[in-house]
Amino acid sequence: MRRSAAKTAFRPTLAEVARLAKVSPATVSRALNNPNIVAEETNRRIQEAVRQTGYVPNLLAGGLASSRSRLVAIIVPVLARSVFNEMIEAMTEELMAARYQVMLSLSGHQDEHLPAIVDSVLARRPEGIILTGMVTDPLLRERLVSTGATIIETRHLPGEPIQHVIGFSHHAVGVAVAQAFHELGRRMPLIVAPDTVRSLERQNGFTKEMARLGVRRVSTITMPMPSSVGQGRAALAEFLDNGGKADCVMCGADWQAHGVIIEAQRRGIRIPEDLAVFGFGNTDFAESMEPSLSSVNIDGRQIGVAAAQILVERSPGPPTFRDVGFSLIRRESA
Amino acid sequence: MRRSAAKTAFRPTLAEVARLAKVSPATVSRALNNPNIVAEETNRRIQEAVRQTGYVPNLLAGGLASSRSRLVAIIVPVLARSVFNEMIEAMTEELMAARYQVMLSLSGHQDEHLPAIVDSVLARRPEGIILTGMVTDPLLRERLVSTGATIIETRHLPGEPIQHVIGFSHHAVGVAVAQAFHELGRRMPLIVAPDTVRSLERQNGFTKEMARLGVRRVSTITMPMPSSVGQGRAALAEFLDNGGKADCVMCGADWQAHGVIIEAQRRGIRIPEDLAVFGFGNTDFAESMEPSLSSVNIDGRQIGVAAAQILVERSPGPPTFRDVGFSLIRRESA
DNA sequence: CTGAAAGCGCTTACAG
DNA sequence: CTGAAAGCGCTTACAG
Repeated sequence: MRRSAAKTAFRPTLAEVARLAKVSPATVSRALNNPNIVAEETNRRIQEAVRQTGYVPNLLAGGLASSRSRLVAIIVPVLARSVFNEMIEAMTEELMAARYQVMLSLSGHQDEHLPAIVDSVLARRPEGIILTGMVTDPLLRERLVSTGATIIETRHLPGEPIQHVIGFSHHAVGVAVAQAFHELGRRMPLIVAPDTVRSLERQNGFTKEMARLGVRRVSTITMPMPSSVGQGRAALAEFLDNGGKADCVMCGADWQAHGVIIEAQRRGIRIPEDLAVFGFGNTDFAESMEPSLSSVNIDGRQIGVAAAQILVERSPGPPTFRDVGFSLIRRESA
Repeated sequence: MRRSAAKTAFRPTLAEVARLAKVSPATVSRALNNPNIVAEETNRRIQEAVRQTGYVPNLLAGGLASSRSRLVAIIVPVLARSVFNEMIEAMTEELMAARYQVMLSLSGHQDEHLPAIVDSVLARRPEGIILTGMVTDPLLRERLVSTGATIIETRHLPGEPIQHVIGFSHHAVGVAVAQAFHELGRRMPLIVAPDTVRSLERQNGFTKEMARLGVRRVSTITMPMPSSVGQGRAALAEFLDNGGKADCVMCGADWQAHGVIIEAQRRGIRIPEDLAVFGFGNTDFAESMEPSLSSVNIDGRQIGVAAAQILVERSPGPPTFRDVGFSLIRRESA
């Protein structure tokens, strides 16, 4: 029993639309969700009633009744300088077209909000959950799978997938960059990178490949998230001021690479003659810099679109495990 | 009547928690939402039952029953290179602490998805809607207010607010930058800016103030959204190649300013001696550039926190209209 | 401090 | 193609 507390705003319900259109609520529901099973003339009357009342369906009620929330959650660490934006925007467009809504949740630079985020996300009963980080806590993993939501891990290739995967190998990225530097004749490599799991995978790939090619010594400067231009400058400055020597540097992000180049230029170090530089992410400014920045490109749109497809099609069968790869974009800096 | 279609995932309900804890569903609801009105020992039993079952409340049902969705929608054009990220992150943190969830919606570079977005947002019955763009269509405005949700327009000072406003005057920004250039003795101003309503307000302020100071001629290069480094380069190149002359340039975004500086440097134009440059947004790379970039700083965190407060407090009374101002950050470029 | 019961606004299996 | 009715999983006014 409830009292209709001072109704601030009049919100027409489906029942009122039905009354106006002189049909049952059930028929209005059908007309809205599946118009082709409703008679032409009935559809018309209902459309008119919707227009007149300004009716907006209540998806809290709809989702509860149908067990279809039409909601997809995307969990990313942060927005600023995020490498995920392209994927998010592509996925959002695809899902909007299929009448889904995406709910973006921020888990924090170190995923520090993840447990709280997962609970608040699950409370909305999303049909899909897109993960951009690694979920290692077994309790959280279990909570996620028990949901019944479609889980998609993106932008890496986990050893033990939760369910679907659309990503690429960070290890392979490191290998490819090492090879590129080696072909340029570089033998004194430096790594400037954040202390994230994925960056470490790239570093491992890089270091192992360098070793295989006969270069046993790799210098590394690790920086805390978030990566920034200033951080790249600081990293190179610290390295050089301590007597470090390098003829090539793999950065964990284009931002850092940008900073490395600025700092090098200030010191009269020529790019790429004295120092070859590779970024990561192929951020839009990479091609506009002077010198332009070589970087690793990930097709975020492709990942976003593929993820959306999995969600919309809801096809049964075994989970997807898809490596979308990456490409080295060679420009002036390496 | 419904058949429980092949239940893929077991989702415990509040009723099952109640059974386990040997209390009524009503009491579980109270323990979860308002624990201090429930007996200590009862709370304990319920907590234990929640733990055992892995219960996660269904906010679709909760929101429907209580007419409190605990949802706040933020509508932004796009994510990439967005000047809103700081505000979004601050607001998200504040709202999370108050048990709200934010749902981020993308309206597109030209707000082209806005009508569709508004409907899908309203369907979730958010308690608040944060607008970052202008809503001029009277029908959309009406739809928004009729909702009963708290509406907050941010980052500008509209002449006819929908409801609450937390922003600053773009016109005043233009005036301030004009004054800064004028004090530096610059008399041949150039504007490189996107074709957005807000950028136009800054341009108007700039142009009027310049005229007041005796400088009647202002060159303008207008670029389509989104702003980028490459765009800034292209704009300056086009201007100079067509014989344009300028000794200072106000840019619509730090990205563009960055590009302007790169292009100028490539042509041997000294910054700031030959060309003073002002950006907008005080993006994090501004201080790390060489030369460092002067820019206009907006305190996004402050806007985000203030908006969250309005939503959480839900205090009645007249709507807020708050000018948070801005500040010119003077660095090497101007 | 707690319970029984009505109701939130939809959807859908069933029966025509 | 359409309607009557049950049910989705909660909350809350009412009554103790």
